[in-house]
Amino acid sequence: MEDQHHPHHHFPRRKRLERQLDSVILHFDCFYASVIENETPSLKNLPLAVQQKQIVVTCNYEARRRGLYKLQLIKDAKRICPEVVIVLGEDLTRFRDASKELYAFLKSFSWNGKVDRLGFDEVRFWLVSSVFMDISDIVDYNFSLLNHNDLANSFFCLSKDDPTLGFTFDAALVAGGTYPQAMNKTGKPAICSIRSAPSDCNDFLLRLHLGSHYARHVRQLLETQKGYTCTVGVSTNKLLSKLVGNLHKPNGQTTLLPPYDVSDTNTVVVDNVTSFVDGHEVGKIPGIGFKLAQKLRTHILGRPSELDLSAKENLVLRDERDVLVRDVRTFPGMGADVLERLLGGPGTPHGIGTRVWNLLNGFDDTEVGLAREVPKQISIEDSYIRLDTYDELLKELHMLARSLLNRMHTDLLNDDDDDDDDVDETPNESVLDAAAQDPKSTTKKRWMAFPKTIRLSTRPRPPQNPDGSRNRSFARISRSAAMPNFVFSLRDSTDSLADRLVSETLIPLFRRLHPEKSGWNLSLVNVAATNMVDAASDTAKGGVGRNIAKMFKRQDDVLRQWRVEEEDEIDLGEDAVRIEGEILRDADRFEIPDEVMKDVEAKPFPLVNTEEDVEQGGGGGSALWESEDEDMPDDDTFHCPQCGATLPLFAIEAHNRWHEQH
DNA sequence: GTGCGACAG
DNA sequence: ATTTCTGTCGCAC
Repeated sequence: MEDQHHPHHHFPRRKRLERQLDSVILHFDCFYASVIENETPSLKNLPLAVQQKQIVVTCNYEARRRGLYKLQLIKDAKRICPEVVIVLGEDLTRFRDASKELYAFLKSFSWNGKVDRLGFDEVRFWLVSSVFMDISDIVDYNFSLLNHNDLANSFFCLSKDDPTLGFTFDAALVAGGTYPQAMNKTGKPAICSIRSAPSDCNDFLLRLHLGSHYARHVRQLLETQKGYTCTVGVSTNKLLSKLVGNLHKPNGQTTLLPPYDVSDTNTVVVDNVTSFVDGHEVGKIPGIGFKLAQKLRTHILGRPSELDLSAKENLVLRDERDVLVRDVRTFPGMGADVLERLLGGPGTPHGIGTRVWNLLNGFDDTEVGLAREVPKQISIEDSYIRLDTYDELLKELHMLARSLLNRMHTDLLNDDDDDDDDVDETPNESVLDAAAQDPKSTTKKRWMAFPKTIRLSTRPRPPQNPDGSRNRSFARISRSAAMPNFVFSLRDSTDSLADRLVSETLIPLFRRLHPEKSGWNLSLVNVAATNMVDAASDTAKGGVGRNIAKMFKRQDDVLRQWRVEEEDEIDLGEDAVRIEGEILRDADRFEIPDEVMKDVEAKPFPLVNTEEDVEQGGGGGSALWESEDEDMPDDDTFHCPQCGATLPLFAIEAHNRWHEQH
């Protein structure tokens, strides 16, 4: 939620905090236990737990009813509920797919495109997808259509172009639940009537009503068309809509009712935003994580909270009362400055005091829809009880490399409809297996961004203590290198690319990380693609000129590297082969001078292995451990930002001409 | 640019 | 008695 920096930060200096009431924000929570239930409807009413490693990462409501919970050990879960259905959730691709589908679906209900997954990532806190939608424009438009004399017979218009598209509703009523909960005589939650609200809130309240009806409409379609149930919060900013949505779940929605501001009315001592946020434990506020909450609790209690001292069982927690937002907010002297001193410091983001103070007061000016289209980094990791043999390591690195490549494909490749371009394109030339995904369209995949760096991180198992007990350290160590260009190839199979990545890049990195040939024992391995560089953004139409400029700049860079290496006479032989390997693969696509083609050889596939390498221990056996240069020289090839092709330097001009002609 | 830690979910 | 898999940012060098 915090990760968006918006360029326009010219908020007029407000006298005091003043609520911004002109937006209507929806927050959708979709529970992925329902993804599995969708796939296998027979599971619907059974207790269902998703397992990762030794723990339950999430479970459905039936399982919760029987006492299962998140982060519970599988062993305990089975003891408490022997009939629980366990689903392996190590492979997140199904959930990512579902998340993407959900996101696309919700986006189709937005007019302004302000739809936002929490952060960039689709899957946030374990198999729950969280999406914000700013529907201020839709609400504004429909507000202007209201007949204030006959709210009960309103029509919600779903399209500015087609006034017949929409649904009828009662604008005097809110759809779904509310905070505070309205009660009728029977004691059951009742529908809140606008006529009972303070009159000066009417317009604002009406807009929230509109938002709630739109939310209900979208939820209904999501369920009937996609089969997902979700929970929705309706309010004026991300913080509030996310928090308030929690009040009716699963499969419900909640609207945070006015007054949002005490100045709205003289009859109310505290506004609903304040009373609502006040009741939350500090750590429950999105944006206040474990560490911040810990510092806040310590400050308020005057001692470390026992909640924070190693969660050492409920006995200790007996008398411990939660520290609520109210406790912090009303603490003597509390304010942004005090918080800045308390929470700030080396290594913490600037302005944290103000941000937290705002959150405590229900303010959140982060906007919806400014999420990046591509992540800054993609990483894959796995943890291990024990990973200390070279064999296993190779296997794991290969798995991680394959996953990383797959993620790069799903997250960094654009589907690009090329119906006006490439008229004489042969089907074969189309890259990747676009056909497998969408056989009908001539869809081409194109890289939206290129990670320039690859990083390998490990978490060595904490050193076995002399005194016998375990030491808790989760420190990671890492090394990085240039991302080899071949990973962007869209023709080679992921498996062979992964092989190459492991042997040519990851193993050398690992060697830098753990120079000892044995003796290491890892509890975690992570492979990351970082240092993301956007491909030219507007290649679709008329962006070619700019791209050519970029390409020449890049060509210059690469040529300079080349020259340096040439002068230094660094082991050119092998690289020359690699370059020619690329030439060979690209020769069928681009015109390449015959004199260059004539002495092309296939690149020998790098051999990776083996047990001997590790077990020979002493001075010398492993070829892998003996290579001279630490850094893998970058492939001296060029990848075209327009089509993703990898091609040799000298082919750039011809390639540009090719693009100009097509 | 590299490596690490803090932090959030 | 936990530690699961990401992603972002800022600091020191």
